Amino acid sequence: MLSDRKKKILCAVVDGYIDRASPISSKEIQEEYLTECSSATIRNELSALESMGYLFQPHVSAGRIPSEKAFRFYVNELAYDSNLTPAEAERIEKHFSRKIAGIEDVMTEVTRILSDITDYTAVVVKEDMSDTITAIKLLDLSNGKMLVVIVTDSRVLKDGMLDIPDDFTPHMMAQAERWLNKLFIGKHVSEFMNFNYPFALINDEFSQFNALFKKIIDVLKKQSLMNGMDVETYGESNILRHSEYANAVSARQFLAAVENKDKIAEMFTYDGGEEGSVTIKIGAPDNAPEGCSVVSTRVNLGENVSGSIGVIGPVRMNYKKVLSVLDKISEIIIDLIGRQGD
Amino acid sequence: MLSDRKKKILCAVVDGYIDRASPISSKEIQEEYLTECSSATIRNELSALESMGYLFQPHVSAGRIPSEKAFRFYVNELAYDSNLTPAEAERIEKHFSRKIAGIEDVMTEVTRILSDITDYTAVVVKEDMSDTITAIKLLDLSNGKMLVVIVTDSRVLKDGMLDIPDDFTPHMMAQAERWLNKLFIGKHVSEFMNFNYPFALINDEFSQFNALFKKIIDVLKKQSLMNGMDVETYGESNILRHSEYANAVSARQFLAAVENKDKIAEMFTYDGGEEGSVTIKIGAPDNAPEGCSVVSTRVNLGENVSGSIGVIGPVRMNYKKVLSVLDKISEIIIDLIGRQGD
DNA sequence: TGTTAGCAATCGCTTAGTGTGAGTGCTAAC
DNA sequence: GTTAGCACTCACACTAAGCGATTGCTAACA
Repeated sequence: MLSDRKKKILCAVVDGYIDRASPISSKEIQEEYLTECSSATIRNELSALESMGYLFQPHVSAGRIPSEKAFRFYVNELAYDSNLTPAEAERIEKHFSRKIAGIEDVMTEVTRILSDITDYTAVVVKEDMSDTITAIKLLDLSNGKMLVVIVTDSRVLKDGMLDIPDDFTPHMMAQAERWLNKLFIGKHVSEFMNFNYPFALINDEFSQFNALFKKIIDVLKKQSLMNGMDVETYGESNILRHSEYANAVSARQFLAAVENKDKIAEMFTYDGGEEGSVTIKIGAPDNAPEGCSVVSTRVNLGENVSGSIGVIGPVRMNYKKVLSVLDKISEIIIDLIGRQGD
Repeated sequence: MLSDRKKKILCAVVDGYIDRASPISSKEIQEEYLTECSSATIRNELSALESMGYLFQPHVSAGRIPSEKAFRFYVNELAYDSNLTPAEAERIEKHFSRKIAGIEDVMTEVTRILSDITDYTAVVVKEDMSDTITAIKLLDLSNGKMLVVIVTDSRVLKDGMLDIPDDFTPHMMAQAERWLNKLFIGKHVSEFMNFNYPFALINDEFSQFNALFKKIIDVLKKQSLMNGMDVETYGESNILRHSEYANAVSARQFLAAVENKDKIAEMFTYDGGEEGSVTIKIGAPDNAPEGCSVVSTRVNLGENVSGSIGVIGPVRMNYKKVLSVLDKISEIIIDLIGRQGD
């Protein structure tokens, strides 16, 4: 357990380092954070904190840089205290007052404002929790094609098209529809994936269009596959604003990693947190690029749709600001989603 | 008009500069491209080319760097001559032999292989040329909601959902559907945008559900709006591989520009070229980021769907390779689209 | 007239050397 | 436990020198 003074000094180092991106000296700490004791005292404390693994020196005549352990300590100590300027708060509000046209739009707008205000790369992940199938509709498009529509309790999945065989009557189509509904209503969309054509289930009357039935199942499978998580990112270029990633090699590493949406989804969703819970992962979490931190919060994006919003950036991230912005945006999203029900 | 030797020397400078990214000296040219005359002669020619605006020197004791004018000349002289290695050709073919699941998939796969093989940022733009409306369907989802489906001659537009008012009978819905079809069949999807509720058209019988009708039109408007151009990019991080953009400022400028999909679409589509035509724009075309070139070719992505595929990268781009890769990929796309009709 | 060898001149780049200043750790006194 | 004082370290900025690459020019030559 650290003494109060050690805590204070440690947080001062982290704060200063986040602010100035350069090693923090005993003198700086004394002048800005701890005028009541001398720099020599602080040097003693710094030395102790270094041997505890919280700090390190790039070279002997430099100040201290916080380790990842120090950052973890820092964010745990961080009392929540919004430090948004009124101008920033207003900018965020204004951004959302313009248009609210469905969840997709909200997602996009969140990434825009989040990355613009924080200067990090913003991420929004949308997850459909429990889409149970309410109905499957086959719709004759009267041009030789049929539309397969899956209706779920939360929304309609995208359509899929199929050619209708010539010898197919409306009556047969209605029967196919009944069969599909019998098989799948009440089940989760993911069950298409495990469905293995139990043709024994289908009575002889239908054997003639087994092939078509199989095609329909294929369409359904594809639909439910495409129905994975939705990931949107924005502000990738912001990484180059931060000195840690101002060189080509690490910037490329970062950008290439962020291009992989599956990885991003993994980084931003693993944590069984409930709505409003904030997760801070420091230092290459879940095979994220080297030296990265991820700050995310879970939000409710509508009935049965949950999501994560957050940023990914260097470990030397302005956590206070990011937390304040996320808090503000979450608040607005809750308001927007609530209002959408009207 | 340039003499043959001047042409040869100019192309040698451009070739060498593309290869080595450093100023090209008279000696290099003599040794690699023009052994039949002395470096002094080449120096005289270089001096002439410089005063003609094709070349410049970063400083007096350096070789020559081609200007954008030189690059334009170079690509015009470029005789098409595929210089793909067999290994590269095979890699491209293999990439597409795996899965072909619709145009979206093709688009994504094209960006992947194109950026991987060229080391530039790949772009695919899909444009729906003339989607005329074949039918509009209203589908009762039997949960108090209806699905509005627009069927066009090339495909089905995404669905839109609406609540059905309580006092709405199936009969009324069928009549609404008939009205919609009467109004819009044969027209282009964009016409929803200009449609201004000419309620005079609708006879008294329908006045009772004007509100719903208006809602449906709103859904249709939104659909056709969303039906703009589809832009996919990949390999943004590749820009950092090239020395021109290895510094944070210009890399960020580039990345921020590429994030703007509308701008990208503009860069890759303006040019009334027909299928197979290749466009090379050198040096910040259409407010692209400074010092950029865009190479694109138009492809047919199915009936009434055309598109552009290409790359965006530094002016010092390996045009020969890019052209070869684009040619190869176009060939494969033609094959894939053709086969899809089966 | 076009080509070429020779040569002085230019100038970026690398290397080495030097000085400065920031910051520490240690010691000894309080 | 705290602090002033001081020697020590070392990154960084600056300067100077030398090297090497490359050119333009001149004069000779085909």
